[in-house]
Amino acid sequence: MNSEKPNIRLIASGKDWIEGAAVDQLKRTAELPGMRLAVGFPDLHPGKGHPVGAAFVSSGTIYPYLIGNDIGCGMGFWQTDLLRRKAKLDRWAGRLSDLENPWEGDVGEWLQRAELPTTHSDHSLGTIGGGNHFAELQAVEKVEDETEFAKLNLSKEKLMLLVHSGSRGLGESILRAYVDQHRDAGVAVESTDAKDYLQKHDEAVRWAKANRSLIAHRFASVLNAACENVVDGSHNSITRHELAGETVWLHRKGAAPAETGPMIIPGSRGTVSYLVLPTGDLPAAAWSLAHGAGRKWTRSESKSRIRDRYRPDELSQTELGSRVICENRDLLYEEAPDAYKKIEVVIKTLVDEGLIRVIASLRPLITYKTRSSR
DNA sequence: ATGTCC
Repeated sequence: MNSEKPNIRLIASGKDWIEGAAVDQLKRTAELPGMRLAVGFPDLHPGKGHPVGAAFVSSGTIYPYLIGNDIGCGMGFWQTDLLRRKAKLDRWAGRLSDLENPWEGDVGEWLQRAELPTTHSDHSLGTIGGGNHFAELQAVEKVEDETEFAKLNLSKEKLMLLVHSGSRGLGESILRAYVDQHRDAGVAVESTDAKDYLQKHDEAVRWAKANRSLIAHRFASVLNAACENVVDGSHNSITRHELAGETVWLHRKGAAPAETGPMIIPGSRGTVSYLVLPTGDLPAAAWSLAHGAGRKWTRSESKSRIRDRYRPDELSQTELGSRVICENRDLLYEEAPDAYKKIEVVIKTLVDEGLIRVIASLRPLITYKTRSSR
């Protein structure tokens, strides 16, 4: 197999705050058998054994545990037909609900349209989930590249919809079945277990995309709006690539795809997000980008630090004036903007490294997380 | 992250 030393690249500047523990995880993961390249992005932070905000390229072996349970998790971005000047934010915020609960429409038909089979997770299709997942109505804050903006048929007058969600219980069950057999170890790509995992993985990736699409549809229909998809990409997946004539396996753990055109890099819920155009040497950065601001504090740290600093009602209205619908108090603390690093710094590092050009920034108006208190 | 987990 591979006896060469793996390449490790940490894409960060002095202004990016990166924990030593995350860098240690990056290095240790890079030492796994068959690893060719490990890339850490400016949003790198510690995860469960392996870091988040990183991409790993292997040959001969795949490591499903690196991807985690939320296979296919990612960002979808839609343009609605709602006009910014006609926004009724208070009324809309009052009306939005239920996106964490099962959809009452025809899931079977929606699955069929995405050419997906029925599974035990049908009832979760179209639901946001917990943690850092959200659906957010946005306005265009600033267009930096008019040409690319126009190429995507985007209008500054229209409101946008950004959805962060994944494969819910489906990905979880796929990882669990793998881990029961192999724990955190990899498997040879030619093995039956690898083929079986990859087939289910690919389905979970498509399911997660259909999930984001249904969430956008549900959100828009509450506002009597239509929406059109602009961008969709997963930051948790394994994909096959060619590197110097060899087949390699790219593991993304919180790393956005760079090889499929424009991508969204979200901020935290109180900040702008960015629509960017990848411009770099793709293989050298493992065909990937940062996937967001990256956590600064763990969930439990955030809870204790932020609880003393803010009242819940101060967190449901952000510095940019946007509304955050999150009636679960713990989650509101865990996901407060202060718990995350500064997205501007992450974006600047990617720009300075020649990896992206900013097309536009997007201002949050209403962020929906959950109406339920637990 | 997860119809989570005591």
